[in-house]
Amino acid sequence: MKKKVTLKQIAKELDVSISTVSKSLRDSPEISEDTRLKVQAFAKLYNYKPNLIALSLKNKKTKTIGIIIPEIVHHFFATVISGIEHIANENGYNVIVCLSDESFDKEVINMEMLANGSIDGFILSLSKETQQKRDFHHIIEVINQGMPVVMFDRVTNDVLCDKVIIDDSLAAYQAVESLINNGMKRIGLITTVDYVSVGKLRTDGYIKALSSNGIAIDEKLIMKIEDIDNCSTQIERLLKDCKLDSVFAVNELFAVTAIKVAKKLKLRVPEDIAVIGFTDGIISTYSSPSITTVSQNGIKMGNQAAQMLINRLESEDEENEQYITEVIETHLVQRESTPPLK
Amino acid sequence: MKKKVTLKQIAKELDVSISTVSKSLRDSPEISEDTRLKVQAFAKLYNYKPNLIALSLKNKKTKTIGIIIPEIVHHFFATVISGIEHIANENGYNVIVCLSDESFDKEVINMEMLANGSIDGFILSLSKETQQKRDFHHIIEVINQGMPVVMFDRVTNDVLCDKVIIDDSLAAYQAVESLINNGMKRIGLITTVDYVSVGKLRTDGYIKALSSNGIAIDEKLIMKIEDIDNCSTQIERLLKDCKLDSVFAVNELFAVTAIKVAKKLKLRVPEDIAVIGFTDGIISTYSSPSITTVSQNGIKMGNQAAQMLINRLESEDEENEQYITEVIETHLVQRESTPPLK
DNA sequence: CTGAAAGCGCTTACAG
DNA sequence: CTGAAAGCGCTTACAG
Repeated sequence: MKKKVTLKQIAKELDVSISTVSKSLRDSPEISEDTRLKVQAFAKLYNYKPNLIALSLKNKKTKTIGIIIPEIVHHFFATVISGIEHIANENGYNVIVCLSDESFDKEVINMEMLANGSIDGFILSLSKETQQKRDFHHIIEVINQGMPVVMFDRVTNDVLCDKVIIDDSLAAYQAVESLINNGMKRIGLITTVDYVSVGKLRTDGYIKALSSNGIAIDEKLIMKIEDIDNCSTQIERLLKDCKLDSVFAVNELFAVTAIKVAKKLKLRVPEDIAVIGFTDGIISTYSSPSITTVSQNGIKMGNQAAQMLINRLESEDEENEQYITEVIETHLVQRESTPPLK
Repeated sequence: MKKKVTLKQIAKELDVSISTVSKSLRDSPEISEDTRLKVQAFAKLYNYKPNLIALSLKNKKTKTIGIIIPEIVHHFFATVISGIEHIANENGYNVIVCLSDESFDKEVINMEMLANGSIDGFILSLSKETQQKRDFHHIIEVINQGMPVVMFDRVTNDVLCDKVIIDDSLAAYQAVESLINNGMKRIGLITTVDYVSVGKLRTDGYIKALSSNGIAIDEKLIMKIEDIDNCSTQIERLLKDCKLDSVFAVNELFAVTAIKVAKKLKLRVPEDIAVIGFTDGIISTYSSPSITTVSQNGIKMGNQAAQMLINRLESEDEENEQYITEVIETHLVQRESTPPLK
C-alpha cells in the first residue's frame, strides 16, 4: 500500500519548498535546470500526479460535464451519452451521469447537487414529469449562476440556452407523407400523451401531413399512450377497430409492439399494414420484419451538445453571445415493415 | 446573474467570522442560538450551499463512484449502470462514467485520471484489449493506493478485489443441457474468441454439457467470432454446412443474427433449428420469434456492485476483510425460439 | 460564545 | 533562483 504522493512530501524529501516543486513540475523558467530535473526525476519515480480536486478548487473549474437524462436503459439516451463522452474525452473532460428516472424531484436534486461545484456545465434532457409540470426554475437558476447548459431532445422554449434537437414535426410530416405518396389512406398514429414535447411535435407533423394532403383527421385513428408498459392492449384496439392500411409510431417500442399485435391479428406486415417507427435503434434493426424508421442520430446529437457546451466553457466568458439551437438532420431508413417507398 | 455565495461573503455581510458562519450552519452547540438563527436565515435567503469540491478536498472523499466500462451503447452495460446509479444515489453518491471503448489505453488513461482524487472507488468491467493483453497493472496500482475496486462481468483472477459475476459456465451448461434433454443432438455454438473471459467460460459450459451427456465434441460446430460486425457470414457458413438442430449463442447479437440467417436459409425457428441466446436484453424480447435466453440481471449486478463498493468505503478501513465474489443467479427465460423445454 | 489559525493540495504573484 | 505568503472554500481543534 503506497498512498499517492503530494507536493508537500516531495518538497520534504528533497528539502526544497513546495513552490519550487510545483514550479519545477510545471517547467517554470524561474527554476534552475538542476533543481527542475532533480524534482522531475523524483516525481516520476514516485509517480506523482497532481490531485485534481485541489486543482479544481484552485482553478474554479472541474473539467467535468454533468449529464442529466431521464433514463439510461434506452438505446437513444445511451447513444447520446456515448456521443458526449467521446467529444468530452477528446477535450480533456470527464462526464458525470445522473438519472432523473422521469421524476421532477430527482431531476432537481441531481441538478442542485452537481451545481455545487462538481461540474462546469450541464447537458440535459427533461424528465416527463418536468415537462408535465412545466416547472423549470432549477434549470433557470443554474443558468443565472453563470453555469452553461445545453438541452437536447426533450427541450422547452421556457428556458433560454443552447439546444440540440431534430425537427420532430418535419420528420414526422415527411414519414407520414411518404406513406400517403404510396397510396396509404387510413394511417394510424401511435403517440405519447401531449406533454411529452417530442411526442406532441411528432403528432403535429402527422396531422399536418394529412391535412396538407387532403385527408381528414380522424381522431379515432390517433392513439395516445400514457402507460408504456401496457401499450399492447391499446394498440390492439386501434388495429382491430380501425381497419388501417398503415401506422406511424412515434418511437421504436410502439412500432415493434404494433408489429407484434398485427401478427397476432393475422395481419401481414407490410402487405396488410405498413409500419413506420421513430428513432433508429437496436429494436428497429433486429425486429422482423425490420422496421422502416426515422433515424435520429444520437451520437451526433451528443457530439454536438458536448461541442457546444465546451465552446461556451472555453470562450473566455463572452456572455452576450446568442444562444444557438442546432437542428440535427434526420432521414427515413427504409426497411421491411413498409413496401418500398417511392 | 447571481453567483453562488460562499461562507466568506456571508461572514462579511453579517460581520462575523467565517468559523462562526460555518459552525452555525452545522448547528454546532458552540454557537449562541441568536447568531445561529441569524446566520441560518441569511444563508437560506441567499440559498447558500456548500461547495462540494472544497468539502472533498477537506474530507479526502468525494462521494462519487467511478465506473469504467467497455461501451455504453449495449443494453447489458446500460442496465448495470442503472443498477449502480440507483444504489449510489440512495447513499448520497454520484456516478462518473468513463468508456474504454474496448481499448486498453483508454482504460488506463481513464483510470489514472479518475484515481487522482476525483472518486472514492471504482466499479469496472474489463475491455477486450485488456483481457487479451492480460495487463492489469493499472488496476493493481489503484488498489495498492488504497482505493477500493469492484469488478463485474468481465473480471480476472489476476486481480484481487471484490467481484460480481454470474456463473457463466454453469449457465451455459444448463442451457445446453436443456437442449439435449429435449432431444437435440447437433448443437452448434456461436461464441467469441477465447480471450473474452465470459465467452470462454460459456464455451466451457457448452463443452461440459455435451461431454457429460455423452455427445462428442465436434469442432466444426463451434464458431468463434472475432469481428462482431461481420458475424453473419460466419454464422451463415455454420448453419449451411453443419445441419444443426439447434444453436447456443453466447450473446443476444449472435442469437438474433442466427435467427436472421436461418430465415434466409428457409429454416424455421424453432421447428428446424432451435436457438438459445445469452443476456436477456431488448433484442431477445422484441425479435421474432422472441429468443429463449439465459437471463443476466444487469440491474441486480449493478446494485450488488455498488453496495459492495459503498460497504468498503464506509467500513472504517478494516483493511483485512476478505474479498468477496458475489455470484448473481441466472435462469433460462423461455420464449419462442425454442420448443417448450422440459 | 466567538474568532484566529492550521490544514486539505495546489498555484502564483511577490520578496529576497 | 528560491521560498514565504495568500488564496481557492471549507472545517475544526484550540485560545481567549
